[in-house]
Amino acid sequence: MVDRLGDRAHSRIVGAAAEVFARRGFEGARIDEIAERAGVNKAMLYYHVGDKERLYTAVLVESSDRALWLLRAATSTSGTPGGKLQAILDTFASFGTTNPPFIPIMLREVASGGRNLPDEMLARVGGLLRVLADVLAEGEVQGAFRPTDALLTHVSLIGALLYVVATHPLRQRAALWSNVPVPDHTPEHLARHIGNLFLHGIEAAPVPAAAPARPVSRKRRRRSR
Amino acid sequence: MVDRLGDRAHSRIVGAAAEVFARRGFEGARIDEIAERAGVNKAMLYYHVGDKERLYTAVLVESSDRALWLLRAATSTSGTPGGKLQAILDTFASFGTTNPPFIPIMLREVASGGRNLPDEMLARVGGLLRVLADVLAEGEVQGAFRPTDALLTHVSLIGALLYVVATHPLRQRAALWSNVPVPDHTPEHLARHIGNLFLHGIEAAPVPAAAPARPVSRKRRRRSR
DNA sequence: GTCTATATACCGATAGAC
DNA sequence: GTCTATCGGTATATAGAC
Repeated sequence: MVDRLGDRAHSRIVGAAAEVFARRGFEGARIDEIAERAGVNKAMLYYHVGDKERLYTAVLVESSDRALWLLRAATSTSGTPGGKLQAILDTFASFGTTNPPFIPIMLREVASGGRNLPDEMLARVGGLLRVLADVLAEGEVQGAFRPTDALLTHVSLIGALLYVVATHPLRQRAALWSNVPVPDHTPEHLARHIGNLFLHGIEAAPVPAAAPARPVSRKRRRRSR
Repeated sequence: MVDRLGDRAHSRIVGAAAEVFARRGFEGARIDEIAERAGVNKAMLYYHVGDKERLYTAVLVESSDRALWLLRAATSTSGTPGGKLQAILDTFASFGTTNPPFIPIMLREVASGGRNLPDEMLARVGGLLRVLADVLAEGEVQGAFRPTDALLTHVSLIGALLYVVATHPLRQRAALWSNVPVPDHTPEHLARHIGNLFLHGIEAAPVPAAAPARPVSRKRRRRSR
């Protein structure tokens, strides 16, 4: 009972900390605000978790562990490489939307170059890298994917996804200044757009059989790389 | 002479501020550190630029104006839509590498949902959006690109690029924990990887003429959108 | 385990002499 | 335009009673 209450307080504190760290960043986050949101006294926060740095580490570890668990579950099922890749994107987009603090915290961490990333997190980052890297490697071996630099492709995918999900609020404000229409997409929609983009690219596909829709002299350029 | 000295001080202050804001974020940045890096007294910093918020706005405006100018120059040349798209990526990657503060600041801004984005910046964000949106639209009209949600494609591209460039230092640390080799890529290489990815996708191209390498029943799934 | 009160330090901003 | 000295506010962290 005592332990359970303590654990509950611990989770509430870490959860509240995630929200505040996400919105204000490490330096901008205020211990008082975190304590208030967690419904505990500031002294109790220090008693249960520790100082600001330990609190932040707890947030990072808790989030990445849950994300890693979900991603592994999403790719452990048998399926085509393309299906697994889409499953990763779906999982990531859904997780990022269901847990709003996750993506802002990751973006800030990347922005700082991961300079303050605790050693505790390095293995987890490596684990996240591996999940997608394995799918890409599997796809290459099976001939479903063409060979690419797996690390760069991985980072491009995740970057696109994080950015698309994170900029959802910003798009609405910014779109008012350009003449682009303002859509309101679900996480699944965003993940599918990116999956489609990365699987097939945006270049118009060569016309399948007959009946070309328009008489364009389709020039095939060779791409370096 | 006096004005020129004043302007030089102004530029030095804004430049120093960009570095510090990029590394520490708005809340983490210390006025004393900015002043010291700029080689001016703290009181002079306030005299020349203003308080922390004005200083931050000056950094945002200066960076985005330069980036916008370069991007417009890169796409104003006649060329294929694919070439223009690659030019945008090259320009962005090169600018982000040559001006290290730019990308971290953008990522932090996105992480905060652009909540504190001054009105002065909204038009510029819209301008940045337009540059790529126009290229995508042009490509669609010409039949070089298949139709996609231009806004989502734009954000995916920029997100991938920012992320790939920004994670360069982090990749080196994290790769030690996974078994992925640690590469050292130039900005042009990164931009080309992403351009290649977005134009063609990673799915293995259907074998051009005859001699199918394997008897795969290639199922064409319809994508929603 | 819980809470109040407070120590301690730091930071943004400015007053005011030159 | 330039600089020193300092104010006022605020944040992290803890001491100590219960």
